[in-house]
Amino acid sequence: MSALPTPLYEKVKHHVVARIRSGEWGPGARVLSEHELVRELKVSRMTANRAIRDLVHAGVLSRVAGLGTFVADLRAAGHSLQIRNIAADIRERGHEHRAEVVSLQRVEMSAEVRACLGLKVRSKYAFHSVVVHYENGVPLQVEDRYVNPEVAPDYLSVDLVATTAHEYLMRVAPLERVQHVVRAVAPQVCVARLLGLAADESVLLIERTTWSRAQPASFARLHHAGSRFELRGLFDI
Amino acid sequence: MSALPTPLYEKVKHHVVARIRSGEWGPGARVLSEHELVRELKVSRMTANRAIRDLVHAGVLSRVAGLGTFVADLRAAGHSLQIRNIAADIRERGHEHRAEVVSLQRVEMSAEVRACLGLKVRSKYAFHSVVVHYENGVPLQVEDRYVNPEVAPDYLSVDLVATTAHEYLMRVAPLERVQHVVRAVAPQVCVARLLGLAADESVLLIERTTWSRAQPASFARLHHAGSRFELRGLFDI
DNA sequence: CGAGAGGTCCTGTATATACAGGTTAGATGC
DNA sequence: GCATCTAACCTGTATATACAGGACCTCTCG
Repeated sequence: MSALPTPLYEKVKHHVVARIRSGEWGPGARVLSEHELVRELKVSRMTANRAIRDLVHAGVLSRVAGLGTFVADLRAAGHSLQIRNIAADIRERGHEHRAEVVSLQRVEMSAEVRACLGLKVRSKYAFHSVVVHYENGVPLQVEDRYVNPEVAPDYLSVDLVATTAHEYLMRVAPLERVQHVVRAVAPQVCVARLLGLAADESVLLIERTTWSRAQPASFARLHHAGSRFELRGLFDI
Repeated sequence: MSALPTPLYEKVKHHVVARIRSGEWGPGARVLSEHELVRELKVSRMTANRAIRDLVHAGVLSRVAGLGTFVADLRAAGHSLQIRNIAADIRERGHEHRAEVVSLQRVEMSAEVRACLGLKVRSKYAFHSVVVHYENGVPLQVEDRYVNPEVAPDYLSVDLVATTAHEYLMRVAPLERVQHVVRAVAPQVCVARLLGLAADESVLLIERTTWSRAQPASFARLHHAGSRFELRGLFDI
């Protein structure tokens, strides 16, 4: 006949989630087995399996083979935040994004840079760029980046105003792995000047390391004015 | 015969990911269709479908019905960080966790609190607690929390040293939704004192709002010493 | 009385099959 | 030449079926 507005497995998920939301099943409680869902909701076992597998992936349930399916202990589960591309973020807000290149050069590979970029990098030098990103003319991020020349040998000739460094690196080298560390720090003097920070303003620092072709590709320190930047995350069961 | 060490769909995923990692398929490139995977790897279409669906969920691929499957544009994709339970985190590091209750009382529902907790809350008062969490005796987090009395009427009698407020709330009210906002701020005077902050030290502030039974349950400001706390995230294709 | 065997229920995986509906390109008709 | 219709291919969903292996309970045998 006509198409179903929502898939069956979504209805199964909804049915299970509703009984968790109602408080009928608290954390650790055993929920219906696949066979019980099959009987109760008149669906095939594969459909029930997919619904439950989705909820396990979402962190709502947890399973033990041979034992059963249980409401996950959300106390222990982490809730995720998203770190996104700053240029895309700004444009999605309908604002103007502009980048200004402060510096782009070849530098000696110091011990500190080598430690950040990964000890496996053999090269004697690295590429270093400092770019300031503006939202409607207001500085929002100072991007201080070291790039492994083995991964991006042409980095010095990239127009970092037209393309963000991250976009360029993604294009020339397949991204395998990204690590982020987020901290609140007091601003360095040069960063405070570039961001136009008030006297006691804090900086949200994101350190991002990327890997490509089994070696470190780039290490970036992204400094954000504390009063103008935030990370958001929503977990909705 | 004997059990397969790794599931078939994992091998299919690996096969696709390997060709992306090698650079053969860059962002936006079209990857093999399910039928092509079926022919190439001699698996059933359902198995190929599951492998691809997993990779879509992981953000590696994206699909358009009727068109095909494509390598996701990781530039646009956000990479997630995890916000976890501080007490569990500390204990997992093998360190001692201790909590100290600074204040626990009923307060008037001010306009500001009502705005934070959600305008739908009808109650004329709210519960307010301030708890300091210590890792091996060093203050790590100041937890400043407002609780909706309709969700947790017994909050004033909870032993916040034995149980964290978040754990208690999860137990008495099924968690439906959690929102996080992360910012870097200059410390308030009282927070600086409780955390024992250095003069120019910054604070990583996590604001967490939780919902239960279709209404806001709790609003918490989690203040962390910038020099002692960080959020980490790893994205591994 | 205790240990081991077997049965039952559970999850996990894999397959063949089927139909609905989106997208595109090429064939067909005006 | 242009618009339209159709066939081919794609994803998305749903089902029935099958077997492997883990966990647990019970029954039986020594």
